[in-house]
Amino acid sequence: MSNLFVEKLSSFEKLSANDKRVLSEICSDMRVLPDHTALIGEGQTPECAHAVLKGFACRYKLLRSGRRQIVDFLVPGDLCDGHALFRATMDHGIETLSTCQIAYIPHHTLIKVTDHHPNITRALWWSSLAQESVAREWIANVGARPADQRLAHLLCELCLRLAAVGLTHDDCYELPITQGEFADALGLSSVHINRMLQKLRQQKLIVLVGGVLRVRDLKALQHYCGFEGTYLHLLRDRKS
Amino acid sequence: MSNLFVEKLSSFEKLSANDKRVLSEICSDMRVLPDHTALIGEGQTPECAHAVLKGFACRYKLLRSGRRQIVDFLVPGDLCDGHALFRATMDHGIETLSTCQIAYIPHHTLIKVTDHHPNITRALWWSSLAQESVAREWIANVGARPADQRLAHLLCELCLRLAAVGLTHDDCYELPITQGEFADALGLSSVHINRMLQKLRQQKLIVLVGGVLRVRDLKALQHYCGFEGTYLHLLRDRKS
DNA sequence: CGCGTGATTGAAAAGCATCAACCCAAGTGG
DNA sequence: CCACTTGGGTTGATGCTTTTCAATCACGCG
Repeated sequence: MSNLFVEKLSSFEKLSANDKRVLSEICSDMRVLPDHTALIGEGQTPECAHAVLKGFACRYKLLRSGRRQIVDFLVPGDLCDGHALFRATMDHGIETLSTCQIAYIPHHTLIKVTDHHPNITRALWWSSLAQESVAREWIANVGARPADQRLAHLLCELCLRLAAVGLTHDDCYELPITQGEFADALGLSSVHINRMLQKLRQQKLIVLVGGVLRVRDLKALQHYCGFEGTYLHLLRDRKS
Repeated sequence: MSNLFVEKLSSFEKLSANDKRVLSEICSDMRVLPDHTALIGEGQTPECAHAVLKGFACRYKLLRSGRRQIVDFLVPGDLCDGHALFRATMDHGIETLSTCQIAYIPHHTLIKVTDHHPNITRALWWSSLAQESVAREWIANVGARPADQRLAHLLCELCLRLAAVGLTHDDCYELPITQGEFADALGLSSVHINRMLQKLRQQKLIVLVGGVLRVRDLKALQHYCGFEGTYLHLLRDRKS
């Protein structure tokens, strides 16, 4: 039986039925973690890779000042650490934001699979390039957009990423993220996040109640912040 | 004859003499470009990959507001587009900052090499993971550090990256980057960059004249901004 | 009921941007 | 050889964006 991680990888690279079966099998060790649980700490060398199957998680860095910078949100289908293949030491931590279902993929299993399944290897590589691309867009978002557009841009990104794994309905999606966490992700204070959310509501762009976000007019929201989704590389946009 | 691109890759993965020879050969098409020349534009699908052998270049994104965000500096030894392997459309542009010597590596050559040389493939993948890691640190830098530390952090990063390819002497290095370009990289105005440079000079941390930066006390500069270089993944820090 | 966490609001302060000069050195053309 | 231009660096004054501090409110939960 397939899962969102497999589905997402196969959107990157055409995978055979066998490839998919192999991928599903390496996800057999699934665990449910409560919210705000550490998955991997900064400085560790993970023994296994982790894929998010349900729930939200985040990558973050702790600064000496005490500030925490969230550098990516992880949604169902995302692989937390392609690094695991190389056994690099983590330069950031990962923790759950909501209750999560996580697949634990042992390091040696991943090695074996990539040795024998070139398509899977390509898919993993491609997905890591997509993550790099997202990281670059975050630099631009945090570095160059005013607070209201910055927040809008993040909401657009999450909408498309969740839509890609079938977790939106009419531009509505569950968003188990506090204003403080948005603040940590966008380099703003939680107070300011609050005010910018109000602004977006006033402009009739979004509705956000009880952890559910409704984008009232996705095109308008995208235009509001100059969002262009190509950087997500969700479609197979390459030639040949 | 080897070049800085080959040297840098071989610091990621143990490469045989033959691997290195192959890599050198695919760099045979070298061109010298003047400063501020476009290498690849946003939206293009490059026919070949580019490696910087001499000089400085940058990745950048143009925003609708007219602002330009530089999302990475490229120094000798850096590969501009691992993406080329997958023929993804570029979501950012690349242009030279100073006069550069660039190796043009045709797409099909790269494919052929990675098909036959697993170590080179691993080195390329590793280098792309390192770039991802740098991008994440930039998010934290732009999102969470005050202007003076932000600038100091970038200067530390460049110092280590250049040292890794032998382009520093006693923490001195050539820095052909204008204050306006620093501003575009750090999400600040050029006026403010100017004042922060003065501040770092006053604190006796740096000397910057005529495009040459001298870090007077690297440890002190690193401590000033909370710099920790592990994210650069310049040493082979993985286990096994 | 009391407690804690997150959301909300207002007022004051800080950090940084913007605007507008001005300087300086290196071209460039007459 | 000089007048002119141009790009980058420098400086001061002003104002906006965002932060910080502080207080209050709403809610779920022991």
